[in-house]
Amino acid sequence: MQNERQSIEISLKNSAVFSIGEKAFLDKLIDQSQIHIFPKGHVIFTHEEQAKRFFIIKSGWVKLYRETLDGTQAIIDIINAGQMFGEAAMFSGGVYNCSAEAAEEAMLVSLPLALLKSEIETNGKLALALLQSTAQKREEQSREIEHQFLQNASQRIGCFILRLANQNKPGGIVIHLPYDKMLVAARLGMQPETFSRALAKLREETGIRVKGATVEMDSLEQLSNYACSACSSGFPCKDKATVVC
Amino acid sequence: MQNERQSIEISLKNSAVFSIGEKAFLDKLIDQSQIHIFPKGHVIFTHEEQAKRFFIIKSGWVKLYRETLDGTQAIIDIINAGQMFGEAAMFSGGVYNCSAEAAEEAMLVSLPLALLKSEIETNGKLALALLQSTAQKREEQSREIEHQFLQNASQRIGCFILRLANQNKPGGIVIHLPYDKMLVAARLGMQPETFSRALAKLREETGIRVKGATVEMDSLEQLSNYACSACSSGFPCKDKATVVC
DNA sequence: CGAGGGTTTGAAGTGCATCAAATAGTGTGG
DNA sequence: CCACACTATTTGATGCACTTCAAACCCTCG
Repeated sequence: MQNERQSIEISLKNSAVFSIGEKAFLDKLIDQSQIHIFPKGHVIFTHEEQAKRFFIIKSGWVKLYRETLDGTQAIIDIINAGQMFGEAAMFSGGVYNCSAEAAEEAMLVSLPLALLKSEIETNGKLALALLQSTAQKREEQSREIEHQFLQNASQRIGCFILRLANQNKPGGIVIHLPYDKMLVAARLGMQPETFSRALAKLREETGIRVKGATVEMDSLEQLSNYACSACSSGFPCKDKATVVC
Repeated sequence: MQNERQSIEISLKNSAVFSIGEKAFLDKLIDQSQIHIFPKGHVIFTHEEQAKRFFIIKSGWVKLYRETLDGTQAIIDIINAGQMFGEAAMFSGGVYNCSAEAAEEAMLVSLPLALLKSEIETNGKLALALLQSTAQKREEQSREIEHQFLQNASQRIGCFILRLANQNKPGGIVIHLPYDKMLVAARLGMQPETFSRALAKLREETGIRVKGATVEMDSLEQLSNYACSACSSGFPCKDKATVVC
């Protein structure tokens, strides 16, 4: 399957960690890779399950979460193309430390954890890339915490929409929410009811237009003025996120 | 100064990342190390400042924080002996990504960032140790977020005290808060007033005795029953924290 | 002793959660 | 193609935890 190999190679090149990989290394990865296609709702792995492989997303969205004692889900992250997950099992005794589920139909590439671990020890470039990507994830997580504290519900939604937007377009901007409003609400740490009300308030305050999963506005500025004023990193925080030292 | 070299070596061996280091490597580190003693309140470095060195704590407490636009501080972490900080500047364009201040008189060892970076590329063991330690920090951060959501103010204080306690002693237990109550409050994401009231409630509910910065109790159990019931990882969560995948 | 923080207590307000119910969408089988 | 079932979303009403503002108290250190 020459096509499949190429497609996997492209996926790896698109991911932060393997983009710097040399041809020989990538070939080795591809030999041991697998492609998976999961429908919406499919559970990819569960918390505490023995971990043999980690994943890179080709397309679609994946929800990372944990179940609390009373059965409710705590959303850890919702990630998409280019992102890697499950690799942290390497550092937690070989078991996954959260559950993963396809939030929308998802195409994934999986690789053996053992391969990654052995490569790190001998490949300094890879280790640095992995550290770099981990540092960045911590930046993002750190920003999330800050937002959780400093922004109210409406501002968090505004911030979320801003980060979905392609900042290059100057004129009217159209954004589609990538998944259920319920899931967005969970992602932002609020109840669906609060989300609904907060979105209505955001609409009033900033003049954005919401219809179903579609959000329209004339410029990002009206939104960033409202949402980013409470944030320590200013607009756009996507690029400026700070990390725990 | 043979004594000073030894003392630095001990500090490095006590830190998570360098504990596995070989003699030759440690010697190289020690040659380029410096010792600092900072009084309470001293600013060690500030956000966005050019970063040349990173630090390891020998003794005392260090507060990591960021300033928001309106001048209030967002506490990122408060760390003590054995912990490393400032090294993340390596991955954020060579500037520190938060400010650091001595929360109590602190003794620190500092090392050049460049040395760490160059070592990682050639020393696979070190890279793995660093990844491991980063993964663990993310675990802790992840737990903090969960606590923030699931526990109320009193439970968070209880959990904080539990983690200060040495679990080995069976009988009566005495704990000293390591720094200002105001700072503890900030650390736990609440106002000083809320902290005061929540601590009073905790006292009533669990029978712990608080006098100034001293906390006494007969057993940890009464506290863990109250504080850890809301937590997904049970007691003691210190060891069982889960990490973002 | 007295000034200045740290800490506690009181009173009122705010934002979000929760419970409840109505409404809008979406997909299914007849 | 429609009616039904089921879920997502919205809206209303109420409660609670924490915040905020204000003032008193208490340490401790010059």
